Amino acid sequence: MQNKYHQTLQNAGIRPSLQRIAIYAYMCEHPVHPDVETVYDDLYPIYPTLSKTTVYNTLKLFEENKIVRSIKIEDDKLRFDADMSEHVHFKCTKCGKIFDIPMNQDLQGYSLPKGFETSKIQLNLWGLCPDCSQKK
Amino acid sequence: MQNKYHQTLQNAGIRPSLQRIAIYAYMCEHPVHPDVETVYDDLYPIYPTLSKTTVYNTLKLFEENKIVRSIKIEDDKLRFDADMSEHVHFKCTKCGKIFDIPMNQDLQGYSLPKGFETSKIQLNLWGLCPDCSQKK
DNA sequence: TTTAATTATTATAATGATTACAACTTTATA
DNA sequence: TATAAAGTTGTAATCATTATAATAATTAAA
Repeated sequence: MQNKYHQTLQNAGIRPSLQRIAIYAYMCEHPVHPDVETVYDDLYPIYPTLSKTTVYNTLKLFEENKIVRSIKIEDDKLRFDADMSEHVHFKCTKCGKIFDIPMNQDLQGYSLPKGFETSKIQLNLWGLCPDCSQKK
Repeated sequence: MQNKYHQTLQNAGIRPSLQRIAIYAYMCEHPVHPDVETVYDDLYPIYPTLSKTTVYNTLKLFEENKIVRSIKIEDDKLRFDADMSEHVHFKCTKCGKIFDIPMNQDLQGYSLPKGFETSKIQLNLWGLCPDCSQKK
């Protein structure tokens, strides 16, 4: 039996190479919105021929095929998230971590002036996460 | 009488140099969220000694003193906005322009899991502006 | 008002994330 | 197997932004 990551790639129409499976598995098993460098640094010891370009290419391919999304919060680095469910991102201003927050409000209904047609909405939140707000 | 831009700078605790007044006036008279390069290119013919570093420094200073805000929508360049009223930004995916949309929903009330404390909220919208959706 | 100190401006160089490119390797197809 | 297509890799290029250091202008002190 092929593993489930392999399967997800095939279902998305992505040929499941060794590197692609490794990167997708990593994303699923590290749901902390890693950036390219983190993915590369963590996988490089296991796959010593891996190149950073491949990580860039692969994550972009995943995004195009909608099995990961990219997150760019202001001047932060580009990060990636394999959780495709509807949620918003909360960035802790103290520890820098990004948290997934369930979407509990109908933002689609955000009313716009006449003539505007919305196709994408992004809500970003900043503040203190539970850990950091305790230590305050 | 000193002009109103001069006055705004002084009220914000910013020493109103020639360059600072020119840049702040430009921002107020061009409410189209220009980036650093645009500000520089437009002012350079009038102030031939102006440097791009000054534009960067000055806009950062303005932001620190809360008379302009910066806008960074994903991988777009850093842009600036002298309109400090509460509003969200709509980026047209066709023409690239950024529009101000009044804030008509209580996003502050966006309910978070226990322990999170929000200090900043940013809602970005993408889609077609009235002009571009007509021409579709 | 001169002199010294502070602040502002400027040009150039450095940084760093991302992309472009071209060579090489692997996989699929004829 | 031979040939084509797709994937991977390392290096170089790009480009917005920041850092640095020198110069200029302004303010404060003597």
